[in-house]
Amino acid sequence: MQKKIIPEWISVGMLSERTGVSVSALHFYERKGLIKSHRNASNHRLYPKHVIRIVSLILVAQRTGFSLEDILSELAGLPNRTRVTLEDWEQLGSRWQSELDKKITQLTELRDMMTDCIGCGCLSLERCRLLNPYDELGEKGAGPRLMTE
Amino acid sequence: MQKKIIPEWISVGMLSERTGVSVSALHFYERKGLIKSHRNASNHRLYPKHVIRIVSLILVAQRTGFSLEDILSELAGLPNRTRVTLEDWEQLGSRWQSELDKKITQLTELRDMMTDCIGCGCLSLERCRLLNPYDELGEKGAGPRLMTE
DNA sequence: GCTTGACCTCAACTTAAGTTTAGGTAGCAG
DNA sequence: CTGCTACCTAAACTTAAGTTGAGGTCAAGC
Repeated sequence: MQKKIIPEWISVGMLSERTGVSVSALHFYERKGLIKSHRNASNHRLYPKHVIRIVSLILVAQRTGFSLEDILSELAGLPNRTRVTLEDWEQLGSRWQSELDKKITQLTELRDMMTDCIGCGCLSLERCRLLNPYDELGEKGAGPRLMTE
Repeated sequence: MQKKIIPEWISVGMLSERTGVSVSALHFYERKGLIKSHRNASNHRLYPKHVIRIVSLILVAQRTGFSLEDILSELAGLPNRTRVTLEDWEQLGSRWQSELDKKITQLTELRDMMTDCIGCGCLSLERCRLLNPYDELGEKGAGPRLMTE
């Protein structure tokens, strides 16, 4: 296989092709401040090639469940917004990992509750952890309330 | 503790109180066809008390990641929309469980990839499973493309 | 010299799951 | 009778993450 050499500056079309993100979405990210470009003489966007990396990070972060706003503040917290270093990546990665861990834990709990509940038929709402997930008897808050049927 | 007796028919306010779902959301669910009510002489909604159970199911399904549209078709598939039986619940529950399983698996994979990637510093995009999650070299589809930097 | 393709901007549209607002009714308490 | 509370409807608004469309520029190829 031949090596493709990426030029230092790439067009929005190329960025789109390389990241799988549509041009309109890239424009959108730019409006949101997630990525930045220069312009050439014809007012076309030119991105430094390492923006590919930033867009990739955005995709991963989205897959782990972060909103673009979250991602923007993560990126804003980086020492150098345009060059993402290995240390940056380690930091972000471990923050995202623990986010994923949290989510996995929650979903697992929900699934286990469901296992219990399906077995016990507690759909009756009477002592059901699943249908009364958030409250102790009589406690205030969101979620279904205990009620004698 | 004294037993609260639920009347056969309950108002929207009571349904809201018992399920933790706002009145406006209950109206909305009704417009969507997820729940149904009768009206009294003053045109107020009256729900048969087991609608509490339906709303509870909706909440659980939402927590497992289903959209209201999905939920509507799940409910539509039940033999009797207003009385949810134990068998119904077992069916729904196991479908929802496998949905949760899928999600848990995906998130776990993502987290593990992240572990690998953080260790190897492959942020370079060259052989990174995380940043190139969807494609083999040269394959078409969504997601970042391999590119020699 | 005309067309084509890639790019530009701005504004309006989309979907989901509701919330908010405005204006109106019905029944009970004092 | 007045006020309060719970309820009613319809329509507009909200947020996120974009997409779509209209109208315009610019450089290259034939």
